[in-house]
Amino acid sequence: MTTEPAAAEPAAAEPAAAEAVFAALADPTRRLILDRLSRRGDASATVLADELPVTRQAVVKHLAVLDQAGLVTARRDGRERRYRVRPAGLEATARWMDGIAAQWAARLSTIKRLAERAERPERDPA
Amino acid sequence: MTTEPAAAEPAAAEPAAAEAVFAALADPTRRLILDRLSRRGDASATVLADELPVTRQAVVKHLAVLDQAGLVTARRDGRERRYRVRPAGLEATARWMDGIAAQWAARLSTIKRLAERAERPERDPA
DNA sequence: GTGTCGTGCAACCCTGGGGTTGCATACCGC
DNA sequence: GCGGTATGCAACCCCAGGGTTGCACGACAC
Repeated sequence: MTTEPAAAEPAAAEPAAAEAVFAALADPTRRLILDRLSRRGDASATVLADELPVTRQAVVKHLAVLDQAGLVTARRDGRERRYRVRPAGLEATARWMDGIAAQWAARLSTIKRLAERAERPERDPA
Repeated sequence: MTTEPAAAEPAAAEPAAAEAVFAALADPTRRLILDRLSRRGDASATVLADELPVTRQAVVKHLAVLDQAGLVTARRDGRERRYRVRPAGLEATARWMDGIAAQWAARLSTIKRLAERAERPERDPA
């Protein structure tokens, strides 16, 4: 999932962020973590691990991924490290997706129109 | 990625669709395919494979995933099978993401408010 | 100071899925 | 009918990453 092949000219201007967000959100455990985090507002890896079916270490790894994706932030508090959700990352990606969707739709309708036009043989009733 | 743990009560009403869409979009090759597809409007696995750095078989598998996620549709045409993008799936997920983001933001601000209030010591006005 | 609790490595296991090759089958043009 | 081409299916390889255990270190309470 880290081996972007060929990299194709970014016609759709795919922001690196979106990539990370998708990868992050693709994992069910990570979505669980986000859910827990958002309803607590604030939590350490240890606390989260308590109420999740995985080890603290696993949670830590997931939090790292989420952090990379800009979906959470961490801050030290004494000997604890507390994480919280950062909705901005999600919003940005959602908007990007909407944009892409629109773009696709537009392209498709153009192509469809062209296809329809081309379909009528030259001898069609104007 | 197929082992949804514990399944947690769907407080955020996570639609099965979103799950699939994230998983689909998380793969770079799949995003490439979508891009190619959308600018052609229409293509068979064989054609796509020609202009991508992978085998036809690989492309086929990816198309299957995209189909599952509702991001493309296929239709037979003679001995060919032509795929095309379905922007609706993306749009739906984008909207869902926006909703979730808003929800998170709301929760967070509530929590923050409560925290601030609680922070002032017991000598608060009854 | 000492025990406890939370964090931060690092090594390691194991499954899933992205990718491949090989072959059988179905359709088209001639 | 026959060759060429597109699809479909199945077996197989390989590695990224999700998960674990074990341990060392830092911070707090007493």
